[in-house]
Amino acid sequence: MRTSQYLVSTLKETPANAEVVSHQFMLRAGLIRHLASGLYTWLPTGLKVLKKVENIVREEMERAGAIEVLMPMVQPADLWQESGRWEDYGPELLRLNDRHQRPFVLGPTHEEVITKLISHELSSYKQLPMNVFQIQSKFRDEIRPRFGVMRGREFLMKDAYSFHLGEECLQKTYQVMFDAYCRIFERLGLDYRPVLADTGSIGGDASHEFHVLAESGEDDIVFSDGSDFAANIEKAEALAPQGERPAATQTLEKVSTPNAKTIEQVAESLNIPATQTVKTLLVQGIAEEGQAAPIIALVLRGDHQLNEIKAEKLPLVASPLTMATDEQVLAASGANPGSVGVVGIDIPVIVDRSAAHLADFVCGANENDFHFTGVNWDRDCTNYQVEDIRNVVAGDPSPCGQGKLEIKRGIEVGHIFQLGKKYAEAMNCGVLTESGKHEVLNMGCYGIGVSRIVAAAIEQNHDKYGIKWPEAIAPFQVAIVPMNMHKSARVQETAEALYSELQQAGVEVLFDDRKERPGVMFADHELMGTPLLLVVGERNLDNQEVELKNRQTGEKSMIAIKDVLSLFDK
RNA sequence: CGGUGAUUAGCGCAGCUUGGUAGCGCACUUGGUUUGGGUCCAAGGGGUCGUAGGUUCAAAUCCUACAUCACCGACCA
Repeated sequence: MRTSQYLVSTLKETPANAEVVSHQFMLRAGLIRHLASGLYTWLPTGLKVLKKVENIVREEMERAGAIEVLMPMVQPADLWQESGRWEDYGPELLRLNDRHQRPFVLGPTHEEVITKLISHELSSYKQLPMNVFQIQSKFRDEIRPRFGVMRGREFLMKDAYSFHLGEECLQKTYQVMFDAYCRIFERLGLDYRPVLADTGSIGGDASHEFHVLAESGEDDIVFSDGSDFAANIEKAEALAPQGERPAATQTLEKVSTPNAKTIEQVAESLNIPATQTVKTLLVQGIAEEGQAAPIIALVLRGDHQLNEIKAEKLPLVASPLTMATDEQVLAASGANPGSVGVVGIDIPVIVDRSAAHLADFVCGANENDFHFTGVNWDRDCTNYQVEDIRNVVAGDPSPCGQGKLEIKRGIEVGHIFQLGKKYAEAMNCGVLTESGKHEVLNMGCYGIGVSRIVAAAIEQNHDKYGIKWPEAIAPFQVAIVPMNMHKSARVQETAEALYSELQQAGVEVLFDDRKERPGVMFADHELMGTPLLLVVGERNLDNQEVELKNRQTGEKSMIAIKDVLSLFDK
């Protein structure tokens, strides 16, 4: 490719509303352009990268025995009514009508379509197991698109679905997919971790996420330093503190705490650590038929954070988790938020394991501007239930029993689920077994965010000058950068000869034949992250050499022109 | 959806307080100059100042509404 016949589209300045480096460099290097919130055009260079990622994913899926299909992005609403997700999926599902006012959705995922398809196409156990995948645009009407293609509304995803008789078979394919995912992320050249995950709205039993480690990641990943345990913080169990709860030594005392609403303020005004306080969060419970939702108290140690996923799985607590309104707090406790506590409150109380292990602690007095000190469980609050409802923090013991936990940020680029029979049952998808009985199939589903990987790769591979692509996904393998070609026939001839030689050898080469100054060219290629630069200049031609620059390492070396091709021997 | 902020040329911004015929840098075009790390000089092209309404002799500037975009919180590949 010659730059003169190509769209380079680099930007000197960083667009104002790009926050993370990957978004900034994707705009500056001319990979994408913004169209509307969460919607991007892929420019030629960006598309090359996207296709490379896509192909690696495709190759490894096929190697793992999955077969490719392509399903429509627009799907009839009745499929979604059949699975129950027309109601469950919420406003992220973009719904639209056709000219006959028939309702459709823009597919955010394809469990319904594939399950319908398989229920028609498969009729015998002999055809199982089957694993099909597609690489296709998805649309999710995200509440808040951000970070460029990292969280776009329309994005490219690889989604695979496997079908099985029995759980054992599903688990086997699940493991095959797990291994295939590891190979994919290794081939992409990314620093990644598989972690235990919550199954979320897709539902099902077992689940792993694959995260690319990066500071800008939106997820907290916890690791044990004493084993290979790794989990999304949503899923990581916080163990109960060791040993017996200390005995009560203080008496219950009401103290005035004017203007102390937050845990920090309370701890400071009473001169105690936050670990000696508890906070009482009031949330909506599950409403009985025709009645208002009851209010539930969730109690955490002052320094801990509520884990909403854990909380909304409790049978008493409404899902999605909804905080009580200020009026409900006042009605249920007799105080405003900031002064609510566990002593004498007449609603169900659910206490985190760590909070339940405290003695002589501080909590709100259910009276504005007052707190209790010297509070003790069973003596001052008798009716409560203990659960794990907090986020783990760094230093907590690992739930695997070995080591302590540390926390890092990750970008979720893959997610695999064992779905079980949820969709197969709803869509009546089954086959005849060996004994001639109809049996509903077990399903697995396996996603990879193809476009998100492009952004994640940049988050992990860049410097202040631009992108440093891993070789496997670089838009070009090498760029030829001639120095003042228009002034030197020798430079021009050499560059042209190199270009056609590399092209004929099938090397992906970008020939910078623009009449630009050297600095402009260097800056552009560093921004675009081409792994290798061949600098053709008058000064080395007497020796029949060109300069070779490596973008990853920054190394420069001389190479004989006749040896250039051997760089690309596979 | 709640909170915050923004919207002036392709990009980055100034101008608004105190109303008076829209500016800077980069990019673009032309000519010259320079040439191994974003040269320099000159001349040019490009803007219904987000939209609609209002106040006023006069609105980018003041007022009202709406729209769009981004950031912080809940969703997910």
